[in-house]
Amino acid sequence: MSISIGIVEDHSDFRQSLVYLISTFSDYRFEWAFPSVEEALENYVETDVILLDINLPGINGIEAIPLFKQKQPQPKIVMLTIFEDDRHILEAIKSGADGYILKKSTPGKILDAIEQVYEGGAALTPMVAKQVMLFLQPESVNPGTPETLTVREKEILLLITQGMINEVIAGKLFISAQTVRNHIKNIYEKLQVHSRAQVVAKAFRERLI
Amino acid sequence: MSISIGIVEDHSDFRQSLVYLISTFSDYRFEWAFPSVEEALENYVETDVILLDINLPGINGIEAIPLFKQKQPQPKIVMLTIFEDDRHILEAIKSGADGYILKKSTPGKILDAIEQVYEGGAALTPMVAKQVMLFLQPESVNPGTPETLTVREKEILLLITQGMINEVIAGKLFISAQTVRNHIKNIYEKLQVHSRAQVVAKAFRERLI
DNA sequence: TAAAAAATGACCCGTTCGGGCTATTGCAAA
DNA sequence: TTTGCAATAGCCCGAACGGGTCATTTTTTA
Repeated sequence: MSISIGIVEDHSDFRQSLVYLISTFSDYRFEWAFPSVEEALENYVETDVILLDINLPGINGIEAIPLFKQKQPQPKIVMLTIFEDDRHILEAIKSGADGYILKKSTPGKILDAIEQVYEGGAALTPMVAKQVMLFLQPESVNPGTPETLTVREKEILLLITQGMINEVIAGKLFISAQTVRNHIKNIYEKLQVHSRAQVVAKAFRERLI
Repeated sequence: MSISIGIVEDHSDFRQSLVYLISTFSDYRFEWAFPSVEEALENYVETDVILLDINLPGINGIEAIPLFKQKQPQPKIVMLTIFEDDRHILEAIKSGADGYILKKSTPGKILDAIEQVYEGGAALTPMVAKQVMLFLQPESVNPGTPETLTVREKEILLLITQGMINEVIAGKLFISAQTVRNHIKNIYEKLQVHSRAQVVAKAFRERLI
């Protein structure tokens, strides 16, 4: 059983290349190709995979994702793009794209991507995958030594994770707000952070509290 | 210039296969291989890439990531695993892994992965990439949030728990810092808090993130 | 006992945040 | 079709925080 494919790509040269590429192998079946989303939706035939350019005149590729998805329950969508651009990646993924590959990819990579999304996986170029992963990572996956906090510092850390402001902490501990600030500065230095939000997150993640 | 490689893998057969695979090609340079994280850290030599099994006796692969990162500024780390398991993927990525591939991958795929992470990209198997992307897709960001945060609000909440200041969040999301502030105000109202520290603590405690 | 670490306190200055407003756009539900 | 929510963006103001520097006292440890 071959994988049926639809294409939306406004550059006719590249569109023709894709059609040629797909038609060459019996594993794939070329169904249709249009230069715009509008024409594709009008003359739509269901396919297993849609190759979708991002920069298109009229409706762009990202806006098109939900439109195709409502025509057909689960078409697999592979975005084609020239740039590995941060914003488009996230928008496309959030809109439900299954793949994101560069136009300059080798023919082999493009066919790999089609197969991967058809089998239920995702297809990302390594640099795109990196950016997606960076988005999931905390700001600094820090290679710093885990310094040991003093008793007083832990005490103050606990009160910070309870959402108290310095003056309240000072009141609880019968010390001045300035001293609380000094302890907090030391905590920041040891944990290599620069804000309360960061210190609270770190406290939870590393079970310091 | 060849890519130097270290390996932590407890199954000696697979470990030997990897060593053999790497030694075969002049593009790669085998440096060391150990059956446990402990031994690897003791006899550590800097390498460009570390192949790290997830299921290891003693310290496991995910716990090992920060340990290796503090030995050496930026080693590229590729996780090896038998299962494409949801929880481990996210843990590994959040800990700073650069790749996540299956042991049953072909030798060619494994070498590809090494090269991709060495060049600054990420290496994910299609199914793993899919799960990472599903995590980014709004529907699955948080199935059980008791408070009804909108998709955008959850997205911003996540970035706050990563310690980012408003301007950075704005940059990540391609909106103005003012809009970020507005969303945060709404989050505060819904969660009934009055500071970042409180919202981060609540997010962790109630597993909103 | 001398040195080091911890706890306490203060000042200045600039940045960031939080609360209170208003406003426009787009989409979806009623 | 109107109503309402979500997302976008701006303004003002004061509170809170973060960084830098300095100083004194107590406790711990070498």
